[in-house]
Amino acid sequence: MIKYTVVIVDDHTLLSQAIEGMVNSFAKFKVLYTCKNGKELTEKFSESAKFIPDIVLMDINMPIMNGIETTEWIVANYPSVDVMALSVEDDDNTILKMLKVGAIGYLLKDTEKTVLEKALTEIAENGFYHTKNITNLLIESFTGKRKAEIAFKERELTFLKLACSELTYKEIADQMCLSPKTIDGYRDTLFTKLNVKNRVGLVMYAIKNKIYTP
Amino acid sequence: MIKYTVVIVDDHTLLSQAIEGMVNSFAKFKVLYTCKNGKELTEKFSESAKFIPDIVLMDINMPIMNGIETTEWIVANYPSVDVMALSVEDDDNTILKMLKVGAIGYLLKDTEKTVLEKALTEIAENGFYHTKNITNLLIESFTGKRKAEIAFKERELTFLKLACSELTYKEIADQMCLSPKTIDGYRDTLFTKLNVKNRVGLVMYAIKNKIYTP
DNA sequence: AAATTGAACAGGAAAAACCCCTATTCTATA
DNA sequence: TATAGAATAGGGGTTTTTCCTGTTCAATTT
Repeated sequence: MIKYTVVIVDDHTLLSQAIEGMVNSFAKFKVLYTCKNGKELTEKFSESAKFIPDIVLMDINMPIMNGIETTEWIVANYPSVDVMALSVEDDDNTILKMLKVGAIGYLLKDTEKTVLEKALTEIAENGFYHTKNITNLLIESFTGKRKAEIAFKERELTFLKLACSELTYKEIADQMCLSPKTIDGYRDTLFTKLNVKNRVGLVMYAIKNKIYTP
Repeated sequence: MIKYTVVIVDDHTLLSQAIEGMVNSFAKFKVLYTCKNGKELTEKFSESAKFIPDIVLMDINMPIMNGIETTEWIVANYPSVDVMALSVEDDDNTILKMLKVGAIGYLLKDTEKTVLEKALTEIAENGFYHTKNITNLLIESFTGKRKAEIAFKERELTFLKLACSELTYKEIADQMCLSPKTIDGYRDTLFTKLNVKNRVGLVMYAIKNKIYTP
């Protein structure tokens, strides 16, 4: 029996090894190798064709090269490889981002072993898998019920990160080499865009959306 | 050969099942059952003596009854059971708190399968296990290099949580039925106590120390 | 009983944050 | 070429925050 090959990318060694054991216990699948981050994976892929698997199980929050970047790279360079995101806990926007860059499925932390097997099987045989949660997210996204993803400009993002520090706006202006009045502007547009009332609102948005990590 | 029995408490089903498989693959250990939170565990323990394991592998952040409460309960009622914290990512204070309430060891996310086996073996045979990181933490804690844990009054804590919202201090005063000037006082003492300069500092402190969860 | 402590409250003033509106420049695009 | 948009910044205002100093009252200590 030919087994589908799987590569696991995750910086949590324990989880990664545990999942490896799990996948290897499935009749139709076997783990080729595991990586601690996206960079390791790109190196493996580039090294030899025998390191290209059928499916990649990808964590999102990793140091060095995260899940989103890595997925983009795989989709661009090895379109035949299916990427399934496998995340411990992430917010809706991150999930959408993963799907947008080409992840073929998304598995949440609270899935059962049997669900993982089912998901892998569906991906291998039908080419897709989504949990119900994700399907709902997508539907909301397409029907526009879900608020459109907010686009940030580079400067706005820099400002937002600095707003999470104890600097005053004047000090932030200095850091960014801009007039305090420009900072005023960034702040005000962000207030409207993010629908918050004050700086605490900005900070909370930044944290919830992983723009700033405390 | 008599195997040591292990119970896993974790709300992440996948991780929990994966670790179960891993532990079962160790010659000296076998998993009795798994729980999704502390409450489930207390129920099992109380149901029958055959559900009391040698070792509990305990996650910390769980809904309903978290790792700290649960560990306290186990230590108080079943002192012969060794609790090892097994956390994906937590801050230093949480780790110390777990050890303080009686966890016998602490395993971090980036451990290897072999390390888990070594840790379980040491706990079963010697009664303790700590990773080097934790040892350092403890040393710092005892030598007082680490800043003493800050004590909060109930009102201060309520204020701190409200300060993480978009309310103005006047609105917070209303909520707490206090004069705005009293709130001024809480804020100022917290500024000194926590060594922060402004409200963003308060928010960050509250988040880092899990007083407020975004 | 007198002294001390600390929580609640408060006035005043300066600094920072917040709000709205306008204007210039540059670039992309219809 | 006209227009639209971003990025930048100024003017001038109100509100909130921050910082300092004090008072009162009740509980605790000595």
